[in-house]
Amino acid sequence: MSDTTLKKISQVLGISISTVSRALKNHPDISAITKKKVVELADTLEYEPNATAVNLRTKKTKLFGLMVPSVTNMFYDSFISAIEEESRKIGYSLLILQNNEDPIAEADNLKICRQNRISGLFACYSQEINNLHSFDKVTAADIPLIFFDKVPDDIQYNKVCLADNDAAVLAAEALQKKNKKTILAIFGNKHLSITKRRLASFAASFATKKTTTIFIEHALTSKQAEDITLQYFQMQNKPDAVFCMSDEILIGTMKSFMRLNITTPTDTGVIALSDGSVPKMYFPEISYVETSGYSLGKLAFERMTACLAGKTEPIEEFVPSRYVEGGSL
Amino acid sequence: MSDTTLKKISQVLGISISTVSRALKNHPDISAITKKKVVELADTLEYEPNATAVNLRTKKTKLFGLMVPSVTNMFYDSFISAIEEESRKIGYSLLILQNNEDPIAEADNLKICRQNRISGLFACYSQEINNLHSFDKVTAADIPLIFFDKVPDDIQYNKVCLADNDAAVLAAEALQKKNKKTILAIFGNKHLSITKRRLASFAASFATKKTTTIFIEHALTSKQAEDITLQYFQMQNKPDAVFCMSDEILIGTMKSFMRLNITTPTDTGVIALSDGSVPKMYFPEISYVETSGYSLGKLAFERMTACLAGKTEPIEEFVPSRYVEGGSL
DNA sequence: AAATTTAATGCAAACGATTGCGAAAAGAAT
DNA sequence: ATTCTTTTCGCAATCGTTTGCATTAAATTT
Repeated sequence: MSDTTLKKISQVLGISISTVSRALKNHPDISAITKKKVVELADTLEYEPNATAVNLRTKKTKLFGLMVPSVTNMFYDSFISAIEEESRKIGYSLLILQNNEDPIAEADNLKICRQNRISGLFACYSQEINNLHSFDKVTAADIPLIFFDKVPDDIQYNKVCLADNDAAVLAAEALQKKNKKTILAIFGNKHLSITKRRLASFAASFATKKTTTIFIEHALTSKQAEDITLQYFQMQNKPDAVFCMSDEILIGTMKSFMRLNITTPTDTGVIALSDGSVPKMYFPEISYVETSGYSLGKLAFERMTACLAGKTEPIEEFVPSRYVEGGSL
Repeated sequence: MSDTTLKKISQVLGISISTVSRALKNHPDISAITKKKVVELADTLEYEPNATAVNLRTKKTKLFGLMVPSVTNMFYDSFISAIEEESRKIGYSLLILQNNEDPIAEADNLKICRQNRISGLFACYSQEINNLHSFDKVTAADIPLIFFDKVPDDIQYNKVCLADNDAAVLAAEALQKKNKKTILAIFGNKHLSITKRRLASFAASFATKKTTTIFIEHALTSKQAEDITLQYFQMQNKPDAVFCMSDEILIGTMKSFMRLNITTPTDTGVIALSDGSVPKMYFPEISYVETSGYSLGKLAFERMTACLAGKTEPIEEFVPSRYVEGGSL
């Protein structure tokens, strides 16, 4: 039974609760023989400290909150996976919350976080939601907050992001190196800052290249990307390369290629921004600029431990990008 | 600040803690005017009940544990998503744990669950790990335990699974209806009971069909499935259909098809067991028998609430399968 | 042997909420 | 006016730990 308490052990042994407590944490005040007796009894009684009691007494928990728009997303999954791994290493657990971009769900989730007195929070910020006030309540309670991936503009927050600018530039350079002249570039929701950054850098890279034609499009879903691709490749003047800002978009584009029986890189080139799992599903594998959720998770966690250690001035950090050559360009 | 406590409110108002407590939960003993005063002050002071204190006092938590091999898996993701949704509806939160099929990590995770006094646990069982003793400690602590997807054989546990037998049969029937004669059937790890069930049912469906040739293969990874497919489709006598037991296998098979420039359904047919997201990535979309992690999550949650309500005799339940027609067969 | 140090343990007050029970005040019934 | 209800509230114990401080016993010093 897990209803063994310090009290029960102390009663059986005829000693005080405090002695039992100290014996179990190997306090120098306690004699070796007492320790031995206590540890042994605790063992046979399968004693397990009551975390809620410990938390109450110590006023801290070994719990991190982690809020994402949705867990059914490969990028966030790998992020979660990284955080989970690291958390367990230092004896922390993870409270996972998803908000589905819903302001009410988000507020609820943050309330849960505060009520559970989590020791730190990793969160994605949706500009659509835009109620930083709930987040401020969290920080007001001295709970370290790390925004990741989608982050607010304010400098008062800790932020870890992908190096979106670099990533877009790397992709643009790869396209230029292959001498692509007519490029269909499909981006995501144009209202997201992540899209803006990627788009701006991408476009800037081609600013001096007057001979290149770039068609900028936006797709909110995989299906939309599919339709856009379909449309462009049914025209006379087909693009000789497609840039896909995300896995979702890549999936749509590739679906249209299969429909039109277009093969890469012979018929046209493709390059994507991705964490890599989707590009590897195709043959030839898609060339991509890595935007690794896993790396981002590791970085976010580093930042969290720094905060826990007292280094609390908010900073913004980036995960570097790298170009991974597939065979699609 | 979230350091507002009942005590602080009681002091400001000059009333007792218990009155404040009761006022906030609308206890009939408390007068309307007192309630109003308390609620208002609690509001301006942004009072939020300390969950750890409540948990300690009430000896229960609003916390479910959820352990999976890995969160970077589309099937488990949708399962998690379903559980998260339902949990939040009833005010519960989710402790997410992954064990990476590692016995030590699993034991650690279960210890965390017990120490945190979770109110219920959803877990996947890995036969490779096979230490039900840790799980028994959980149930011994009166924590409802629901195994899902991969479940132990013992009847003493609550289990929710996919109707693997039905699913395999549905797939077999679809293949027969299309009059396929030479079928490559790729299954997963042959030591898993889930594989055994699917394989047995699939094979049994063809027992009477003497004119059909079935090649049974096993692949542990996407890459292996890719190689197997490659091998079979470079032979003289190519299969006229491929059955893929999982998304992973389907991905490998499709990659080989792209390499060999094989199109479905013209060159060969494909059918898979999947939750649907991967099949929809291809054109034409792959026909599949649905094994929905989301539905499984909903079912598991139903079972959990039943347990919480006292219906604790362990039972085994199944999520029905259905055939989703794509264009690949 | 007396005084002092050291080692080993216990007391009791927290942490913040919940709740059974008793008490005071107010109202109703006799 | 007295008794009996009813309303409204407070006391105090409790959940299981942690921890500063006191206490006792044992060991050491003078």
